[in-house]
Amino acid sequence: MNPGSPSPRAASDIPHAATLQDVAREAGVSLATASRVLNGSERKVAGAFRERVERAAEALGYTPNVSAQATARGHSPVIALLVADIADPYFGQIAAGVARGADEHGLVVTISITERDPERENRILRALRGQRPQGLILAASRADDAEGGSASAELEAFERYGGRVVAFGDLPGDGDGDAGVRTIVIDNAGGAEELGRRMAALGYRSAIGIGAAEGVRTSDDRLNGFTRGFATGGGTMDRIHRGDFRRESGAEAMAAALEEGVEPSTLVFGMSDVVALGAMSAIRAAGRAVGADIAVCGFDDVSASGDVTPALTTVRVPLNEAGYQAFRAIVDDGWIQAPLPVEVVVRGSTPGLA
Amino acid sequence: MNPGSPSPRAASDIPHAATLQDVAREAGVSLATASRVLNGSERKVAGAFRERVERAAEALGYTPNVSAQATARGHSPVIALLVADIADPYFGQIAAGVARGADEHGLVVTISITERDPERENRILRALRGQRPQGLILAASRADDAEGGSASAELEAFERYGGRVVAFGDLPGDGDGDAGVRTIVIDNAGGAEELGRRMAALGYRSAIGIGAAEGVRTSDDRLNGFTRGFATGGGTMDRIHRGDFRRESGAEAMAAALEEGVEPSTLVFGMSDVVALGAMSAIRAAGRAVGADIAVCGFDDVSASGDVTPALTTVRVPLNEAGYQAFRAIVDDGWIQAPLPVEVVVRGSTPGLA
DNA sequence: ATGAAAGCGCTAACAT
DNA sequence: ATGTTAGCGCTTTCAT
Repeated sequence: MNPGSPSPRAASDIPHAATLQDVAREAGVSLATASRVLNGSERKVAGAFRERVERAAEALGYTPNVSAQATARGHSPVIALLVADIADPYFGQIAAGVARGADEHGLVVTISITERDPERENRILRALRGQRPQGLILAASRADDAEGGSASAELEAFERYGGRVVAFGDLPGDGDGDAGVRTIVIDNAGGAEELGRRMAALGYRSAIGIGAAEGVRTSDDRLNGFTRGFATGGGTMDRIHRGDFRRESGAEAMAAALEEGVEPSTLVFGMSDVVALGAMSAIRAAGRAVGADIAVCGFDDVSASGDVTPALTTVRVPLNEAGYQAFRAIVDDGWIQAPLPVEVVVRGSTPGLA
Repeated sequence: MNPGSPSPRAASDIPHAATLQDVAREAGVSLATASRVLNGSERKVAGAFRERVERAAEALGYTPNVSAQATARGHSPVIALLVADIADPYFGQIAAGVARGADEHGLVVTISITERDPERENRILRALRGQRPQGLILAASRADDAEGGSASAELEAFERYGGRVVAFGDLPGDGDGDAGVRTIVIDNAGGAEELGRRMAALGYRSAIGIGAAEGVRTSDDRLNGFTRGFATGGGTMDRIHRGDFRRESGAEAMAAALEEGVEPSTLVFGMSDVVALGAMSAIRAAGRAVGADIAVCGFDDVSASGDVTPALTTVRVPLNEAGYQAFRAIVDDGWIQAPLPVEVVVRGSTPGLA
């Protein structure tokens, strides 16, 4: 139907919600007084008035109109979260952490889905600016440079008017103007390196990597880190199959790898658990076994990883905490990132080689 | 210092974002004209003016201030979604569906977490009303009556001013005023009943149920439906262990059941996959095997269910679609629910008994 | 077709 | 301590 949206309902017989005016009148005080007791900053109103206002508000079922407050104040109590896919457990955990923090501060979080489409992301970014949110959290992993240009411009605009931007992933491009962007850095390279070392120690010598397209930082860092650590122990990364972050992508990449032939005792490293889980299903679908035959490990430690059999070896990342920190990075002025400990968790999918 | 805004940042050197005024001035037209071309309803402005305004907007990087539009229009372009826990895949899928729809209509979705705490839910509901959202989607499963009173009042208030409320689950309490609430009904009882029948046909005769507290509709419906169908085939539900919707709760309930003793070939029905997954891990932790020894089935078919080994038998619910429908229920005036087909999916966790 | 001006509900100087 | 009164940025009659 038509844009701009005529009100949802009939529009005529809608009893307007009680306004501050209504409350003030009902309580027999001025608008200002009502505002002060209901929303203003603490002590200032005499007990008698205060009580009358409160009673009136209660009686009328008054709720402050957030939009009006926002236009008057110049900023709204919202934190905008950008994720690639909210159904993905990785983002789900992060979102939960952000929501937890926002809630403590009475802020509301809006969430937008980029579907990993850079163009879409830019559109969203622009629209989001219109919300004049307190802050913006970019959790959607992107290829940093591909579209850095226009996104960067959008972000700058964002900060220019006072909004705070925090991004997941690595430090922003080399001083290209994103100076104000705070980043939640997860030690992808370090965790993966340690994982590689541990896998080599377990006896593995040959690995296949499954990652996203080149240029996607998270993927690259994990793949490189793993390769480095694995090499330290004498292992070599034979080949890398690329796709994206979806489970099906992991399954497809693994199927392709299997097609080319995969020797027993080979280790498959999926750049994320979701992808590794997909790979596991492809291995089974091909009639091979996960573990003794083909070993698999991932990264993130989403909850499903502990449920599969054999359970998935991975690197635990405190995602919920990371989300919470992203929130703090927005509201705390002197924020400095607290380290997010990543930890290798060895499970059944990578049995020790005799 | 400037009025109306001690903004989050330094406050002094913040270049205000371009306003409609700025654009109008820059384009040499009136505020009204600028408004019309930038946001107003279609054709009305002469091509020449229209172009100048567009160019000016572009040059200034203008983005409409959503809050201001909302106060002027009387309603904001937001859909508020209430879930118990966004990290739970059940809600994650629903949220994805809602987001998909909202996005198509240029609406933003805000999400709030109830943590399954009724009191918290009421607080949130009240705050949400202040956002004057277009609609409200209640996906957090609640015990319908426990706190129906105050929640109901809140919802009524919500609708009174023109907001649409849609709830997941069953028809609202018996005509208690929730008349306007649209519901997305998922055939929990029917799906569970069919599942029970199928399980009996597989040869199972004795089952243990794991559910939430009595009074929680979703749980009750599934448990009852299953029991009914299972009985049809000659099976009996021996006992029910209660907890909540969390994975750990499922594990605890299962541990308790194991403590009391569980005969081989018993079937465990978890009211949700997440709970069933928790039960599976408890079974393994106790040194028993899932499948041939103790069979397990769940409900929802979240993605992890297909990944575990043995894969979990369950009832597939089109959650993403359900979320999308919830969205449609808010924006479509003559909305009527399209059926959401549930389907039993038998997998390895419930092998046929010889 | 365009512009002037009156709100929308609320906040925050600025008086008193 | 309370009330007055400008705004906030935008939409929308109502004239012209």
